[in-house]
Amino acid sequence: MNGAPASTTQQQPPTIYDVARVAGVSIASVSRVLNGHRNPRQETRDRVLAAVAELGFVPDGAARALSARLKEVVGVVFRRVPWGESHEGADGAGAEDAVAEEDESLQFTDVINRGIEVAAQRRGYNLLVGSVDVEGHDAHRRVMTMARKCDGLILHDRVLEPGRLAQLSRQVPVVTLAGVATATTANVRGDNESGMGELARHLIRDHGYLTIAYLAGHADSPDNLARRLAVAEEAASAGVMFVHGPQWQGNYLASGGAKAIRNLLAEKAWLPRAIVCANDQTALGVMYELASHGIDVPGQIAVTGFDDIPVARHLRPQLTTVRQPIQDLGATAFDLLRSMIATRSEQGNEPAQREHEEAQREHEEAQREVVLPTRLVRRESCGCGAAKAGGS
Amino acid sequence: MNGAPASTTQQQPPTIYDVARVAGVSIASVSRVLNGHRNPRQETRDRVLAAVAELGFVPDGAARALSARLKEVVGVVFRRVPWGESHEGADGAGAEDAVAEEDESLQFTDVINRGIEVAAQRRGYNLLVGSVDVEGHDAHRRVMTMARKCDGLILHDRVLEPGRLAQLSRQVPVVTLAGVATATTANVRGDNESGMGELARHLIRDHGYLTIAYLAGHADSPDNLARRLAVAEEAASAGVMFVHGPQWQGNYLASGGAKAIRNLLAEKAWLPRAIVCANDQTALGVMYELASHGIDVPGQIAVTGFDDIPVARHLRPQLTTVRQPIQDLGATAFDLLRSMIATRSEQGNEPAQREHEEAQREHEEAQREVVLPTRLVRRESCGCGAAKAGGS
DNA sequence: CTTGTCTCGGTAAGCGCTTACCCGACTATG
DNA sequence: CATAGTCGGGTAAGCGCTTACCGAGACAAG
Repeated sequence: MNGAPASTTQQQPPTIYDVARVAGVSIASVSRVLNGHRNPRQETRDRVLAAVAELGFVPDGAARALSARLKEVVGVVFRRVPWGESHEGADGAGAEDAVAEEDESLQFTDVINRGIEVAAQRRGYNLLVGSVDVEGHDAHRRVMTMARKCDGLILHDRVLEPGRLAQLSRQVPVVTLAGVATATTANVRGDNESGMGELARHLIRDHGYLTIAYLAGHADSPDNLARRLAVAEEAASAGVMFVHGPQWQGNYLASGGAKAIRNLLAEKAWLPRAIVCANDQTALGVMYELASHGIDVPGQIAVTGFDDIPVARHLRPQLTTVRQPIQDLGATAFDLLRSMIATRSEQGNEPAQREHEEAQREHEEAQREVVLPTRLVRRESCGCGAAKAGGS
Repeated sequence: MNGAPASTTQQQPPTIYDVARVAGVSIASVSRVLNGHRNPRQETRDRVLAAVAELGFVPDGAARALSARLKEVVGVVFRRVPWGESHEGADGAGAEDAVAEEDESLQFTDVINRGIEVAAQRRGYNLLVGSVDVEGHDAHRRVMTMARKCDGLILHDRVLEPGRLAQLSRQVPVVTLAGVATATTANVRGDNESGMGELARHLIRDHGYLTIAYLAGHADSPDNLARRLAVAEEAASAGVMFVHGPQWQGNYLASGGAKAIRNLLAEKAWLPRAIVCANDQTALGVMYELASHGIDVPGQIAVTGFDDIPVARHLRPQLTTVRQPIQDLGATAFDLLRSMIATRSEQGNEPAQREHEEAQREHEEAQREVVLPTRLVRRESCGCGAAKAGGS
């Protein structure tokens, strides 16, 4: 059937030896020209470069990594909700439910990863991405394997339990996202306190809402705790009723938000004037569920999110939320990780001669906890007028 | 400042030599136990495993790759729209425009990548992701570098020009997405003809629309051509007016769709009853622009998309589109690539003994062009009644 | 002319694994 | 009892790079 199956035959990529032979020099010279070391003579340089161009030589990553002890790859690991069924062939006809489909939990994570990737490219690094599923029984092994293919790791929220994290971070540089810095790991996060505080004040002062609920994310997430606290404090200081508790427990996913509301509605519970969600995903589920029960947002109940993921502005009503510089979060995490990697590799050198103490210091001082600013984005779901919605 | 800067000190991960020493065996035995070769004695096995556990040994990826000639990493490259400003510090206040922000071009690509990653994990592979920006002047070099860190490459639409692709694919297995198979590359895509045909027939027969425009994607994209043709043929055979031309040229992004409509509207051009967009992104921009001019969708103009990305159902009105099994597209691409990688590595062996011709055949026969089924998803934007929109 | 210094190539020793090959110990066979 | 065959462990040769080290030539100074 195939025209020429033989044509699929691959030829081995050229090695540095091939280049050396063609250029008539030793492999050391090739390496030196390519890496700009030791200032080779112009003629040598020309011959090597010509040979490289002729053969289309690009050095093998593994060999380079092994020899130079630098892979120029950073790993990023996130938590994934299981998939499976649809891939196994069944066409899951029930998947039409808007909140059952959690594909969009992609959003936040993926935008961060994009930020990491862009920053990495600037430094000639590549990104190795991996996910662990929620069960995560073998998460540790999987992360370890990835670690040995990288120079350092960036871990999204709740990928590893603290003990495992500590163990891992003893062997390889680790930066966490939306976690907390430890003795051996750095962390990058958005400014939950300030952003959520601003949002809460807006709801209380500008809209005059007297009852506010917080629909939580994962209970053990530092982000969740900080956001909840910020709302609680603003409510308390303004004498506004703060609603929370086990019924208001979500999971950062649209389905979690929808489910909480559905349960509340099912038992005919009283609902507050405003629902502050732990993140945009949750708000999305909440708005969907409220809409399908005919409850008007923001007329009857105001809803807000956190993150400002791209879909937020395409919802009806457009979602009021707190913007995090999502892509910057990723880029910052990479920059931090890279400085840790650099420190680590210097560490081996400079055996006794402690002269560069200053430069050394500079590296060590790389902050272990970086907090990026956030800000309120007022759109419609909080009750702000349709300022620019321009419907006819 | 730092409590204990010294504690950041990393210890080198253990090597196979450390394991061998602790277990009191040779490194060969360690390797054999770990890789299950040559059936080591039970006692040996136990000692090695104990040492591995004690030290927390995980083999170094680079060394393993170099020696085994298998990296267990596949690369995936996609095209990225530039970012830049916001990361450089400026807070780009004008970014509120819903269609200017192209973050969501993430969606389709990222879902595919997710599919690749999941499939890869099953085989113990990891994903190396990289992007090239639209200018793509050094795209070739970047892709080459990635290629040498991987066993094979999956390329999204329009990453490399055909000549470069051919050159690359001679050295490393390559699978393209939404492209066309060549002598040295395989390709995976959705069934554009069937899905778009079904959609067009729905608009024509079920809704009775008499004028239909096709808002195109990139002119040189095979997907775009196939989709356009499908619509054109259905229109022709039904005697329906098919509108197209340079004014109906988009770019697969929301901004492209919005801009086309804006221009059309600006010059007070006549608009058809239905606009079939090359993909969901484009439809999103079109709907946004129509809405801001007070044109009712689907009342005055019906709009449809292609892909069924997650946001599609959160739009108002919900977007009628053609569903591609996006995640499966990625998973299939990986499976295909892996079979190519396997073939390639077998190639070196079996020098003369051509006995296994059948098995060989089986591999060679791995399809070079895989087409996954698509299907119409009727929602609201085509004019179908709000069947399950369940307002109170 | 000798000697010291500097430049720039080549030689070879790894980097941490996998695996071909070898060898001793044991078992089955004549 | 001698011999072939099997089993399992050790030794060492790479995999394709980087780089420490050496040595040859050019040049300046003594």
